Amino acid sequence: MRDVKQMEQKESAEKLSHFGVRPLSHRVAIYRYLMDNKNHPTADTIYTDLKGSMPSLSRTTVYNVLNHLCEKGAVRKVSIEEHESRYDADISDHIHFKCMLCKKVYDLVAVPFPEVKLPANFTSVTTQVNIEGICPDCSVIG
Amino acid sequence: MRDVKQMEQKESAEKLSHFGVRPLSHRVAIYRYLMDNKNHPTADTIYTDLKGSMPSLSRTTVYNVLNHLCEKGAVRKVSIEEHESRYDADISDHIHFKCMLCKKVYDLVAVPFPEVKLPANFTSVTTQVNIEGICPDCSVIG
DNA sequence: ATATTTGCAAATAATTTGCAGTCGA
DNA sequence: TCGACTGCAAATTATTTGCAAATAT
Repeated sequence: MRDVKQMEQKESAEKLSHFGVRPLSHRVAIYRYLMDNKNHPTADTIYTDLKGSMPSLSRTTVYNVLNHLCEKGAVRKVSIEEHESRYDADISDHIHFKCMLCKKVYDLVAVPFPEVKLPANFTSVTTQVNIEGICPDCSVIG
Repeated sequence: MRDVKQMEQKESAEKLSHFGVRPLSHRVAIYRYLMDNKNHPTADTIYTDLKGSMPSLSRTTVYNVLNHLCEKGAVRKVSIEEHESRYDADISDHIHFKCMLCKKVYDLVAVPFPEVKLPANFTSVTTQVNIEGICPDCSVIG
């Protein structure tokens, strides 16, 4: 048990180093949280969930760390939600689907990411494809 | 001059009726503003720009009207900006490109909108494709 | 007449900032 | 030691809400 946890921490720290992020304890914990919880948590969710095991953690630090990780390219901000940002440790191109009824956000990893041909002299750095609609759970006819 | 303006107002009002929106004066003005200003203004920009010619206008009304127009499907919320919503009277599928340097948001209307094949039982209602990168103006080598 | 819409001020919610204390190399 | 990082409280920003007055049909 303990060994598994330590290995996870180590994996998190190594990945961070790879992105040029110094693996400080809070950063490692938050990054690992994002790797474990692939449901695009908000800053506040991360704060609340980690606060239990890290009582010294502050909201400011969560924001600082998330911004830092985004700048370094280790995590992605997902802007599918209206007034709050969500974060994703999966930086590969993939589509986000948000159910308009249950509000759940799905990763559509199996769906091929569309190729977009940009006009001359436009250079793309990141592409987000956000789909809103009805998910299988909610489309069941009662 | 006056005739042109009146025709524009009338066009705005007719389109609103078509969407099932009662063409009240503020709604007509805001909707026409969005048709004239296709640069995805924020609620605050709309408020500031219209306040001059409509001194009685309040921020609350701008928000009310925008939300109403979104619900009725007359305008679209563009969530390419981090912490504020932008609005677009062009409800046809098109790609938004935001320059990371000058922050301008372009409509890529000439670029074909990608087809996305959803997994079984996922139903799509709206799709947003947001690309961030460098625009032609900013990619000029000094 | 009655339901809808407006506008002000206050409330809310997410995020940032200032600054003093703390940690890591 | 020195710069990077943290945490608290206060500030900022976008948006919503409660409620009374105005408006539309």
